[in-house]
Amino acid sequence: MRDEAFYDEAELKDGPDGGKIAPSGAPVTWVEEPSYFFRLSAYGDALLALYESEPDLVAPSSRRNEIKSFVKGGLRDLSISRTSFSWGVPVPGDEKHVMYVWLDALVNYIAALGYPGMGEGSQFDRFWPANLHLVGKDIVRFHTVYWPAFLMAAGLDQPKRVFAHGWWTIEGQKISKSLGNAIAPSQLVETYGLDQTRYLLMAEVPFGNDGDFSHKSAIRRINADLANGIGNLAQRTLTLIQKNCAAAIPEPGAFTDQDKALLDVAHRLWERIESDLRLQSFHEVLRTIWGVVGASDVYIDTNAPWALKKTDVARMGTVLYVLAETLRTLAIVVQPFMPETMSRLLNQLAVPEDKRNFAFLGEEGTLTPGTVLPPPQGLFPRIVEAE
RNA sequence: GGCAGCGUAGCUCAGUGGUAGAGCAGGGGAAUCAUAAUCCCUUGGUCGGGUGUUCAAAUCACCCCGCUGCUACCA
Repeated sequence: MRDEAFYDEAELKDGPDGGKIAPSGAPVTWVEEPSYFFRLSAYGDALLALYESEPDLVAPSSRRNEIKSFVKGGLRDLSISRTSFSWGVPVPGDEKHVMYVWLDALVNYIAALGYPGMGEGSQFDRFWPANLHLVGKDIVRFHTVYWPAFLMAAGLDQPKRVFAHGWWTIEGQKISKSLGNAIAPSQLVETYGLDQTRYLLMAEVPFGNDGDFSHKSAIRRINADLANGIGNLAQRTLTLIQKNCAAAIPEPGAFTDQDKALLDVAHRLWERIESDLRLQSFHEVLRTIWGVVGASDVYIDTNAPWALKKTDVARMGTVLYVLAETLRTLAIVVQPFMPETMSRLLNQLAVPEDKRNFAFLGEEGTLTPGTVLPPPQGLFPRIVEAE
């Protein structure tokens, strides 16, 4: 029993010695045992109706299509208990059986919350239904067919959303034992840094698709987006403040239209990323945020505060204030993606710990002129490789 | 085999009827506050191939080529 799996007779092929061979190539054994079944076959129509009424339940939509066609093809009842081993949760009233395969596993989502002993104010009350099950694409069926059917049978609410993420390839190749090309996450963290790795995984691919991780594109993104992008923007802004504003947030004068335009985009970032965030379109969220980084670079260049320090110190202060305030919103909004580095950036902007959540993204959390800032420190080192 | 989807600039992709787009890479210029980072301009595509519908197609229909996913009891 090499595979520890059930195979349908139709899947089997004839082996050389007259026996049967599983798709994996392993010889199979015929095992017979009594088992309780879940009447999955009775839930096909109800499931299809659920997918219709909750179009966002199964995501990405390519997975929803697959699941729908799977269900349309007809469902078979599901064996949910075993008698051939004893580890596991005994079936109430028939202790020879233990619950096995997916029923026991999926029920953990609610058993962990105290189900069925839930009452007023219980964990179950508080956390179920789940807002999101984030699962690998290989087990999406169990979470979008079996699990909803189980919940229907128990008369419980459905989760709000089940999102199936994809796989990574490395340098264009599948990750496999035989190729020996697996990379431990800790190795990536060591090579690129923790937040850099987080960013790469979120930005490199439309979330839900498979993605390819390559050293070349990792360096390209880290240098272009992080070191040259938000890192450099922060460094040049904070250094200018440090040297020319007595290391304190400058007092802004009247805002020009250009000032207002940038501040407005920054203060309203939330509106523009909220729906993508809720749909797990993380790469889109980052793209939108990085649009503001780009706009800030254009702003600092056209206003050239380094030139203003000789001609109009007050105006220089306003420009640097606008930039610092934009950086503040960028840091807050990027926190979920790169918490450690953004925390450092917020420290450098002297933003109080209790004013770093999304509620302070808008004008409510605006920087206070006169606040003294610590000396700036680089956020993302540029990666330079020897040829 | 069946069902679904994809194939657009060197690379990654956006664009679903109305004169081909973004980021990165490449080329030229500007600036010099900043991690030699930044800004501006720019080269580059018969939108997989073919036929058709339409005043008009990357965008719709059909065919072909190539690629991918799903096709049940492994958490």
